[in-house]
Amino acid sequence: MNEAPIESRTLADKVCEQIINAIVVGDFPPGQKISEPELARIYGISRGPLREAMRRLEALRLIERKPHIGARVVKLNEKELIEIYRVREALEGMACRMAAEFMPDEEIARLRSLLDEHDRSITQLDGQSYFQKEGDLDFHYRIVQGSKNETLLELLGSDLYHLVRMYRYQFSVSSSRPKRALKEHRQIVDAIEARDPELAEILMRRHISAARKNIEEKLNTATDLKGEKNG
Amino acid sequence: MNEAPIESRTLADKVCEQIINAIVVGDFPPGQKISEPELARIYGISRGPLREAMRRLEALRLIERKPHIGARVVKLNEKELIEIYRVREALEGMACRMAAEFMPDEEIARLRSLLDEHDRSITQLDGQSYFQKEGDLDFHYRIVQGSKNETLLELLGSDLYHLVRMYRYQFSVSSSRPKRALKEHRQIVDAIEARDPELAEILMRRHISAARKNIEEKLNTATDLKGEKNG
DNA sequence: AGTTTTTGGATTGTCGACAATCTTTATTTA
DNA sequence: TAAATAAAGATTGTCGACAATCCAAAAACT
Repeated sequence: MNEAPIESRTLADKVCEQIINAIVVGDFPPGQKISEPELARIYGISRGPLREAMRRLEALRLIERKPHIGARVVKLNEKELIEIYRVREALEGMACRMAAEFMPDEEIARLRSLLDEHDRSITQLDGQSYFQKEGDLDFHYRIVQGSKNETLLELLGSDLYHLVRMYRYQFSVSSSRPKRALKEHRQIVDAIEARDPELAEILMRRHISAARKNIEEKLNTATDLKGEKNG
Repeated sequence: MNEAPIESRTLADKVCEQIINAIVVGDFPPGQKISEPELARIYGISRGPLREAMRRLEALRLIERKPHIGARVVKLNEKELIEIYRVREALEGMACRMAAEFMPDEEIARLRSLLDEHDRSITQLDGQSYFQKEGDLDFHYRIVQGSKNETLLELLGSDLYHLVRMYRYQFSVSSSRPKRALKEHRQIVDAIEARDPELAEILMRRHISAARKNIEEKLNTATDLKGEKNG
């Protein structure tokens, strides 16, 4: 007979989770030095498990370590942000294609009702913030789940997920066109429901590509303004 | 004035590299238990750095750790092999598209001469083995480099690279049609040289997709045979 | 004064030991 | 004899301390 779920997570795992969130939401600002003794003291653990947690953070690309020098929270730059969008376009495009093949009908139905929720959120101004920050990720995550490709899920859902969240928080990357985005989301679900892999992939790639171009445009105008100030 | 390059790699890094190779070529067979004290003794280091190395191996998906139980070399299965091909199709397709945009002419020229080398290797029987195992990866790796997308390069070149190598060694995944593969490689370089991103991506995706289908076919006939034996 | 050298402090890398947990073997019991 | 229980052994997780390296401030020199 099974007991209550065993709390066998290790100290390093628990602390790692806490630090991830602290970094993503900006409690540890980008570029800040991560001092091992200090963090160990803060979280009330020894340096051993803390170092293991930091190795994991390094794998997630949330911190950068240099031997004998130390670790710093990654500095987000526009170049990498654009690069990540390219990766997402490729991977989520493939995920969407596979979701059109393998996602169970019932999951598709739940995905539809999620979009209805988003619809309601958008009409309310106070819900907008949540939608733009986390709700959108929900949608994308579910499609990756629907692909039934564990490797894809791990790459996008575990490795890149936190980095994407971090960029959203720090750069205030919001779709800036929630109604438009929602419409595109509905088209994507339509293609999945129609079991049209080709179309599903194209639509998802366009959706992400449009977001990337939108950001590139914003960044370019910002750079132009800065250039004019100096020139 | 700069001294000779500083050997500041940490013990964990060096040992990590050794273990990676040992796992990939099969010195530590899949499924084998990784004992911390034993490996520490083998490599002549303490458990501290070894554990850091293992964390890194875990991030590379070469070993699987369970709390309080231990680590094992990953067991390769056909399902994951197919999944990885899907991921490669998506990511390398995108990389190839971007290579057609951003790869410098001189790098393209070097890529061509690499293919000439491969041509010579194929005509000799003794060179065939190397080409199928590592030479093919060279080609794909250079294209990813040509994309000038650091994130793509890290995902494919650092994270997935060793896993792909491991599958090649253990499953003897060889293109089984080296001449055909070389022809496809040439077509891809042609598209890149012509600065045709659309075509470059399509060709690369087809190339990888064909390899995947080829493997799926082989696996299916193998499964059928096994099924007939039992049924 | 400005630049180089040196010295002190702090941080990271490494090690060995102890505690908590799991696995296996030995023992007991039905 | 087989199943359940208990004890022994081994392994992993955690901790504190020492050594090697790096960074910064103070001292010496031009």
